[in-house]
Amino acid sequence: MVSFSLLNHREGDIKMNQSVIKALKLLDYFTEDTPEWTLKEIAIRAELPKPTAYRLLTSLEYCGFLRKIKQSEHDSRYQLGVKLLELGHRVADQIEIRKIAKPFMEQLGERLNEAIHLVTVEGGQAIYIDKVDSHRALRLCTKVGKRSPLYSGSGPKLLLAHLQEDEQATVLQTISHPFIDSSRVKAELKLIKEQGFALSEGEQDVDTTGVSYPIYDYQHSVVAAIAVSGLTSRFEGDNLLRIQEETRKTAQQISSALGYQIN
Amino acid sequence: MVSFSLLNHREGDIKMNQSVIKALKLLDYFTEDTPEWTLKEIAIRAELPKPTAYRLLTSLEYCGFLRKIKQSEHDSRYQLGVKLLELGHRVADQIEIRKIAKPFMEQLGERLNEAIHLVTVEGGQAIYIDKVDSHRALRLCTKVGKRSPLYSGSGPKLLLAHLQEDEQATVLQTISHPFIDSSRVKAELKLIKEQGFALSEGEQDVDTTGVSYPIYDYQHSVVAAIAVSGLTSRFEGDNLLRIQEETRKTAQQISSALGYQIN
DNA sequence: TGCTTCGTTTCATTATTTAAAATGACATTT
DNA sequence: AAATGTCATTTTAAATAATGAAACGAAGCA
Repeated sequence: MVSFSLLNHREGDIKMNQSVIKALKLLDYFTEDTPEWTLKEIAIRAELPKPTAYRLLTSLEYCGFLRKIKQSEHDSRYQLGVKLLELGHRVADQIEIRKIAKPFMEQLGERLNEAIHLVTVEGGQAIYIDKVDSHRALRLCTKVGKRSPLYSGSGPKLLLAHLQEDEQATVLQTISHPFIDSSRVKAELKLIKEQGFALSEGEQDVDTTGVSYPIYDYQHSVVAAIAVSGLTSRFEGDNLLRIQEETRKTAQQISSALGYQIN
Repeated sequence: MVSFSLLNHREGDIKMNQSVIKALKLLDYFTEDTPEWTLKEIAIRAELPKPTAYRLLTSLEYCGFLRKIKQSEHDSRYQLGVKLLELGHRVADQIEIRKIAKPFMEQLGERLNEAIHLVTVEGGQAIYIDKVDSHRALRLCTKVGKRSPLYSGSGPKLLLAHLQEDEQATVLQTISHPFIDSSRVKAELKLIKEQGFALSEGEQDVDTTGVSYPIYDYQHSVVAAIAVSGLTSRFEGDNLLRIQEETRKTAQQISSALGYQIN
């Protein structure tokens, strides 16, 4: 079992500040179902003495993490504050999917010993933004930064399948390749979305096969694809099933690291 | 009704937990320009002893508010953590007007191809609670969650103009800016109320102009402002008239969706 | 009026934070 | 190869700041 956010710290650790932890944990009580709490409710729920809870809540409010709605002298409610909007947005802007995905890609690369790629969309094209090479003698050495049309290769196709319909249509219109039938492409994209992964055989390179799974962000949008590729002969039978399962898990782990939550 | 409550707490207050405040303030150092900090940098910047900063950072990391990237034994960097994404999203979900306004904002954004913002009042300040970016190369990228004084920018000014008289007076008293003449501000606020919209040129950013219209709820209270902003050169002549007309309509649509009815 | 329920404050006690100094691991310089 | 410097981390006794039982005051209820 691979846990992808290994916590280094135990709660009782001396090297932490207990007050900070107590305060931050209070924020978790403010959920979609229970967005409002009174001092008394929080104190009971968190098993803290009322004055302690009071001071923690007041501190959180002072910093904008909570909002206090005082309706009368002895009826105050707390809600999450707008400071969290600001910070949440900052995180979203700062997330560099490459950095987050890299360790997981390396792990997957060691396990499968095949080339692992991270692919995104920009300007109607697929772009390989990172890779981990396999250690095999005969190996695929794709260049990071390579651009590719969205209809060719497992990663690009997967991304195309998850584009908004209008964007997808725009891309499909640009396919001028004589051998490609756009109605068949559409059918395949539909299948890719349904089965949750994309397969390509000999599309990017002769004799190589690729398998891709989607990476989701906290908004449940597909932001990238993780692709495993190598010699077609190594992508058959039980081996293929194993590659698929490992890749699916890795994509899931990276998604979680990006804040994706299944609810 | 636009809620209005001035902050009740001073920093030195006994009724707060200093450790919590110190920790939360550290998060503010992680901006777009400086998204990464080492322990040493944070300790210097926050003027805290290294071990103290260390424990605060470790506690924040333990709760997912920070992410530690340990590259080697003596090279660790901290970034904002995905927990903030989760909490930010929870706050966003709790602001109902966002959900209602979003589709209309997107529609307006497509029509005008300029940045659209949704602005409200809290704690005597304007807060940008949502945005739709334009697709132009040169575009305004304002941050959601940003606070701004109520006398600067079309959205804030419009909200200020529609505050209750006593609240408006309180805000105007806090204006200590040497170049701002409060009697002229009052005159402008009166005009804004009369003409039904607010204009700002170069107030939030040099070279940008903003146009704002009020959003009313079922009680006929102004609950938010919708603001369109972009390069001043694009806000002139017939173009400005078109922007005003489209924005006015959108504000009207959102108001209707909130239950506002003209009798 | 008396009783209860809140949020808030008080204050003596004590547990937790504090920060100087030391440590160990690595990198760079001599 | 030894010495120096730099960093994150751990240790320590000292000091401060958090603690929580109790009390307070304001509001609602009976």
